[in-house]
Amino acid sequence: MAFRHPDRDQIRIEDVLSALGNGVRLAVVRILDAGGEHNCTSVLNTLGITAKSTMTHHWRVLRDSGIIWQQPSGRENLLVLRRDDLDARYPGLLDAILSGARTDEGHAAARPR
Amino acid sequence: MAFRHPDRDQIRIEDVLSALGNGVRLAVVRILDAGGEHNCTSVLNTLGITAKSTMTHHWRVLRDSGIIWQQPSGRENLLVLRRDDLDARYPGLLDAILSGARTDEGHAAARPR
DNA sequence: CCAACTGTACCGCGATTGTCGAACTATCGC
DNA sequence: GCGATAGTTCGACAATCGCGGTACAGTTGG
Repeated sequence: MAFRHPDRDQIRIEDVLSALGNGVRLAVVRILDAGGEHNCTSVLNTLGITAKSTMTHHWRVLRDSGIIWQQPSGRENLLVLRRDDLDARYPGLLDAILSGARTDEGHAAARPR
Repeated sequence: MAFRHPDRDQIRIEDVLSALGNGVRLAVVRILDAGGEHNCTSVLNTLGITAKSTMTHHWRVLRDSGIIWQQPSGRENLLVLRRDDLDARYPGLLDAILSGARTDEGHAAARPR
């Protein structure tokens, strides 16, 4: 299949922010950041049930905005966080977001929205 | 009028990111960060022409996500970046985003999208 | 080869978003 | 009070989003 990924210098912060301004995608990034090998279904399972076609949509958004690599390998797609590219282009951004997500989880988890 | 602003600990990073995942709102934050007193029309003028009702929408998004204070003062609304609250809750986030926006502006301005 | 498995493509749906114009409210200066 | 000014509210609109279902394509193990 071979997906189109933006080069490092084609990444735009606006796209990154709007991609991560979504709970599901932010959760995906947190999972990928935690390390380990991941394919689509493994993330999908960690998140609880979500339709595969829905996740395909989220993969595309994350991929197009330059946040993840998605590499076909056999019948799976390996998912990798583009931490080096993001850190190089936007130093401190990813760490701030990830630790921010942890902050929210900590003391603002249960609110009526 | 008196607008409803979220408390510092009610701010959610997901809202902040999706609020700033928009060029107009990101530009607004950059303007506010540059310092000085701002009301709605002054920002609107700096941005070039945009309908006032459109900006009212953006003010609400920025306000609801906890990024700005909007304080009625006479017949104007003073706009202030909530830098202290954002820095307290998400250390480094705002700086990373602002300098990231500067990065994008620098060497990725002209691309077909 | 064939069945199971991994994931995408495509279509449709309701909800949200970004934009604007028009009408309205509130305040200021005279 | 009157006109100008600042900004909101409301309604409309096209575009996009998030989600799921169904169908399809490539890979693997027996």
